[in-house]
Amino acid sequence: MKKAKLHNGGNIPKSSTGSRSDPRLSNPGKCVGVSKLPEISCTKPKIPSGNSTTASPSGDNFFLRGVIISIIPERVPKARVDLLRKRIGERGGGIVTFHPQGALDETVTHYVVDDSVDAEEALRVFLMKQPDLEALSETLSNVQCLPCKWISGSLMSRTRLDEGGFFLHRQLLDLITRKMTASRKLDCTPPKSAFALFSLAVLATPFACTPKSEPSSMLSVNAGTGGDGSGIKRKWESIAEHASSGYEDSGGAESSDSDEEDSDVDEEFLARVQPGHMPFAAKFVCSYPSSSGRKNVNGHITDQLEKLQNTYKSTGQDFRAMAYGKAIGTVRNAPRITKIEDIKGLRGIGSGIKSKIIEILETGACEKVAAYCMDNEMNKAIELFCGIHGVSSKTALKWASSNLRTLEELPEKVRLNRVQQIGLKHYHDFLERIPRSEVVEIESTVKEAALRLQDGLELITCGSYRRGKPTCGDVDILVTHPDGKSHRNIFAPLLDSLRSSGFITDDLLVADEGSQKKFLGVCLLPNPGAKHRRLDIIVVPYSEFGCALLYFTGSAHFNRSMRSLAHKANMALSHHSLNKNAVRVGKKKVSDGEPLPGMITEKAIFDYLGLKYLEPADRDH
DNA sequence: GAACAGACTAT
DNA sequence: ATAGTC
DNA sequence: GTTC
Ligand SMILES: O=c1ccn([C@H]2C[C@H](O)[C@@H](COP(=O)(O)OP(=O)(O)OP(=O)(O)O)O2)c(=O)[nH]1
Ligand SMILES: [Mg+2]
Repeated sequence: MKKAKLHNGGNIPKSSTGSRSDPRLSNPGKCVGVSKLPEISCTKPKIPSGNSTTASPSGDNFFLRGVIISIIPERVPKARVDLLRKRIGERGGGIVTFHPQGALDETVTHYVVDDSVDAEEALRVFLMKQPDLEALSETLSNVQCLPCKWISGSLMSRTRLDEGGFFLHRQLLDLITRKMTASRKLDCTPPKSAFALFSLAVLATPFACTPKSEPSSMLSVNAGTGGDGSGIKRKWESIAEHASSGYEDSGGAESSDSDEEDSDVDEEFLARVQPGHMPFAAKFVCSYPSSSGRKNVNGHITDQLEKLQNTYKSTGQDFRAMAYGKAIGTVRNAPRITKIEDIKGLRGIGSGIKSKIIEILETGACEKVAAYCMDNEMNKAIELFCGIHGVSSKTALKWASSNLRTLEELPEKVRLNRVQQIGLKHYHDFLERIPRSEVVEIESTVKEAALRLQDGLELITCGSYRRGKPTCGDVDILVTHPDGKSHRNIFAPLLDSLRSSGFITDDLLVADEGSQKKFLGVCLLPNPGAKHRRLDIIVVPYSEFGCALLYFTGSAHFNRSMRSLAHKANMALSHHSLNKNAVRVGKKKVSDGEPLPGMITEKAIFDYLGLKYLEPADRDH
């Protein structure tokens, strides 16, 4: 099942970690800073000449004369916004509050966004105000969209810095033209603005304020419906639902450099600290059984945090979403939180989430949730599209940004790849979870076909089924053979057999090569009213059985935790093997190390890592 | 400021 | 290289 | 967003 995919790319939140006690994101008032600087806050000097780069001579105390700035508050700490407002006013600039909903204010000459905001993210915000790409490009071509460091630098140097020295604006314009070109292809609408051609010509070189691969977002702000609704199970959801305490890093104990290249140091070390625990294992959730059964006494808090987590996930801010997942896990397992001191010492809760919890404690809700996770068209469309197998945050956002809103219009208006076509075809079936009894039927069907082909094959249904969940998102079947070789020639024949019986209806992915074979696809039981179900089959050599079983049983969060732990111990754990002496420089692997022999059971792997064995049901983190 | 799991396919 | 999935 |  898909669910919590984590594509690469780090989300770089940069600033914003401040101690802001939650910004009042949307102020109904038109002018910002009313309380502090009434005299300037509503000034709107006439626009000088759009985006001219006329820098005032230094020494001019009012070098921002004629400039009307709108600060997009998302991710800029409130304290910083307040300070900027004040300083801008002092230098003769005007300020207009940024309203997520209303139309773009025509008088604004400069939009300022947090330094960590990239072009894609900025576009998303502007699209909420002006959904029409062409109109937007028209408007934006007459203003500047700049990172925060432009205004801070200007204030610092008492000079209006040359806007041309910042790439964000050009990147934004370029992004818009690319999108217009793309949607024109779809609509067969002819190009319009000459500006589009121009900006193509000035494509900027990525730099400084350039996207870091994850467009972190700042969808907008708007008080109002704290929407959530949606009965559909989002794919990006539940990335770490049951985390016990965050699986991260070790505390003090750092081994790192020092040699110990020698083969046996590892074993000796482990043997010494054995039976049991690496000195740093304490901070990894894979050291503890998952909290099955215990009830969450902080539901009022985790509910709010989950909304933020889901929104971050759906907008591609995976690391931020993951951080929320860890925080949610610790809050869920903590005793009832009623006061600020109760938060102290909880792992995964830093200043940002702490302030939100405090707000929930005091007011019963969190403004950021209402503002950010709002139930608007855009968010609903993104959520809808993310429900398609083969579609995730990037694609969903792209489609929603080009004003697509329903499943029906997709086939005609965008180019769906093969997988997405299948995903769309079974959209509703795939959203349903599978009762265990039906998993058993599917398992039996596959098992019978397999055993007809080869005696002695072992089939184990893994995933959430093996962890004992009452319903499953899909069926994950591992196939191996204890003789170490009879697994080899059964993969394709097995699939052929299941296809010809009509059981397998679609292939999503067939991976033939490599020691492990993998099938991701769709099956259908020959029962009246049966639904199409996602079926994953892997065929593995017996030598990799332990690692493969461990992997395929999960949970995903548990796996990540255990792999982190292995990594910390200079090992590397994958679905193939547990390697020792794995060497990495940063996150780049220099040497895979050597696979450890004998890791043919899950127990052996737990042991080698110094972990207490956990039953599958206790790995449901 | 780097890391946050690790491996795989499709495009 | 990016997007998506397990 | 959090940790080291
Ligand atoms: O990002 C991932 C996703 C999955 N897995 C492993 C663990 C997981 O248990 C197994 C099967 O994946 P699936 O997506 O089916 O998860 P599940 O645990 O079976 O849950 P669901 O009930 O949604 O199928 O593959 C990972 O290691 N990383
Ligand atoms: Mg599954």
